[in-house]
Amino acid sequence: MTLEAAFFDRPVLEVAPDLIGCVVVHGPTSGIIVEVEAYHHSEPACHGYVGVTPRTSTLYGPPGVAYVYRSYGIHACMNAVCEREGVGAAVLIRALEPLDGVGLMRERRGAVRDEDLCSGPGKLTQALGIGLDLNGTSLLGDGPIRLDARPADRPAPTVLTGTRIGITKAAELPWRFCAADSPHVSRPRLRAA
DNA sequence: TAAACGATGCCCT
DNA sequence: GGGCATCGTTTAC
Repeated sequence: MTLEAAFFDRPVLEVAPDLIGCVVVHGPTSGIIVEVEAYHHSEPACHGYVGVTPRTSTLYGPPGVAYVYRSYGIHACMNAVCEREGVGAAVLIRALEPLDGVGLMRERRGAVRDEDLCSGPGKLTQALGIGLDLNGTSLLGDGPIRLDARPADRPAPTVLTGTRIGITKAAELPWRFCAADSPHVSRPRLRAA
């Protein structure tokens, strides 16, 4: 079942852990979310900290929309915009467990272990074919990318909490969430608390 | 117009 | 587990 706007129109720290176990679908490829990070305009690690700019306008738009930005000049990273329009909050999708279209993912990603097909924010956008052109598109079922609730046949994951990765500002905030015991999370593993 | 800076990934030890 | 390539966007003159 596709997630609705009301799911995203909540505090970003509630939405982020709830996204663990949900499914990202783009074309023939899809994956289970196993790692996310929350970002909010009130803290300096967030792109929206500087306010509304051409780059962050999507972040300040309505919830349930994809915020796709370029990272380190090369990679694309995908977020789901949260909270009320105008707030400036989003959840960064950091890692997936590949579900459908694994052959196509291998084709796009090259020769890597299957655990590494989507084990990072730049990797998963490459594997699913998500580019900057999808910035601002809806995630609610009426756009190219869809976010579905956890499949009924999958057990509810145990969610671990930790600090965000690759940032220098507000690095101490425990705003990273990942599925316990998943081999598909990005590099620095999270210990059980 | 120019310089600095990453919400990273890859290859090497 | 750690260091470095890489280049668009942002911010400062």
